[in-house]
Amino acid sequence: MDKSILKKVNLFSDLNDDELEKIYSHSTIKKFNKGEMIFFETEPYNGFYIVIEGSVKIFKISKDGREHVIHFIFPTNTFAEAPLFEQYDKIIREEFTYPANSMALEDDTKLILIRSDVFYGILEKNKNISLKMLSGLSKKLRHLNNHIDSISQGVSKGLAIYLLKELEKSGNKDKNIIELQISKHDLASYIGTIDETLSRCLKKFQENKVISVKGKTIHILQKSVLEKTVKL
Amino acid sequence: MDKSILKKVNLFSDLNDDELEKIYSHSTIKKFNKGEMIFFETEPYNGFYIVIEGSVKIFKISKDGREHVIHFIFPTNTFAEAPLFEQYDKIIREEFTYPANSMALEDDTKLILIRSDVFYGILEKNKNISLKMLSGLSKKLRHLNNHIDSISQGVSKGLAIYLLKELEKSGNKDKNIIELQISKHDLASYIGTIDETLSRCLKKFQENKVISVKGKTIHILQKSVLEKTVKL
DNA sequence: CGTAACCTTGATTAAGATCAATTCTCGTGG
DNA sequence: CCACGAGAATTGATCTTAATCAAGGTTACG
Repeated sequence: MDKSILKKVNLFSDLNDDELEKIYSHSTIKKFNKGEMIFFETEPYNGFYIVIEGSVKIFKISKDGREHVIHFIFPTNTFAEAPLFEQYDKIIREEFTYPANSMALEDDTKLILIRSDVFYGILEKNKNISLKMLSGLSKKLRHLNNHIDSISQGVSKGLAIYLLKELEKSGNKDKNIIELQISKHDLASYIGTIDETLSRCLKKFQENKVISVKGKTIHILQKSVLEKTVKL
Repeated sequence: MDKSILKKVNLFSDLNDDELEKIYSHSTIKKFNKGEMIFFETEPYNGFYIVIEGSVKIFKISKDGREHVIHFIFPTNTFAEAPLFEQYDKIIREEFTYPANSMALEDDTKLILIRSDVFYGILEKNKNISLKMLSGLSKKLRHLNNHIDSISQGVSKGLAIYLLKELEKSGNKDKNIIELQISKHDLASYIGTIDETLSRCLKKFQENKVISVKGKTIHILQKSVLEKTVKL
């Protein structure tokens, strides 16, 4: 793996080459194929991950096997870093578990595992990493706030919110085209519904000429209607 | 107000008397009556709050006026601290908004407002405040993860989860009695439903002798049934 | 007491989940 | 290059849950 990827990780942007080297030499690269579990929420916590290539979903599973996706994670972003700061002593003794499940969404998904003890070592000498961590956690909190809000307001609304946010993120804002980064199944789970209902909802939007869907490519034909849907 | 309350705030537990004094002298005590808004999510962010007395709810409002409670906050806990770490420059210029709305739930709710600039001053000299902050945010993240999971699984389940968690928190674990800290309206909103549905759900549990409800007092008669409900 | 806020109840409606088939898509091997 | 098959996506019919609408009851407190 190219070591320089570490420099692109926002968390580590203030570190010098020695420190990066230290992280690099103490961490493990892990590869996963599509559908492979990275960790279960029942499993002892031993560190957090950085996505290098591919993508990952973080989700909960209810006892009946239904899954609820909480986050999607893409390259240079971290996940499962929050537990580091709860119950230090338990973490060290590996008596703490991961807060949710995670699965690779693509073949050849590459991750770096940063073990807790390695990270604590780095943190001690670089107090301002904690500021970056705070910033990262804050963003996740804000995201979850919004997510809670959106899933509790119906499928159409949740879908409209998702589409508009994706459009926002994609460079093609003018072209009004978005390319889904995830499967429709995962999208359904993310907006709090099931495959069939998502399918029907997409169909409804298409019938009203709001969007047009071809595989993972979605044209936004009437952004204004989506915006109106969001505002109910 | 008794200054010593600041010592009970976990965030400040490492500070010396000078620093506490500094915070105290630079912060504002605010009082609210039940139902009064503390801030709106449209409002410029100028600092975070500590609950001294009373209680507070954090919630989102959809355009049709429906509210969704995200958190309840009780004495010695902080709220709205996450934005401090997003976009420092914007915060300073007060170009950032609060992430949600907040309202006092009781008469004579007393809060301390810690202004952003005051806090940045303290933070600079006390790097390990940031570790406490991280710990606080991590807990909130974990809480939201669980909350998302529970609200997307039906009212009975959400209610069962809430009741069990309250039982866990209350000292009376053996007596199997819980005293609701919040109104039924807020509880309904918190578990993602409306008053009528919550009422019916409570009734259903009572008919099955799982609980008995008298005002805000709830006896848990068959904890095992609640646990089974959670596991579906 | 009286009134307002809070809570409960019943009847109805709407949204979405479930179940059961198909159809579509795409990678693989013949 | 085509045929096959598995996984993904769609469709229809039905069922369940919870939201809505509209009254009533209760409770707390001045």
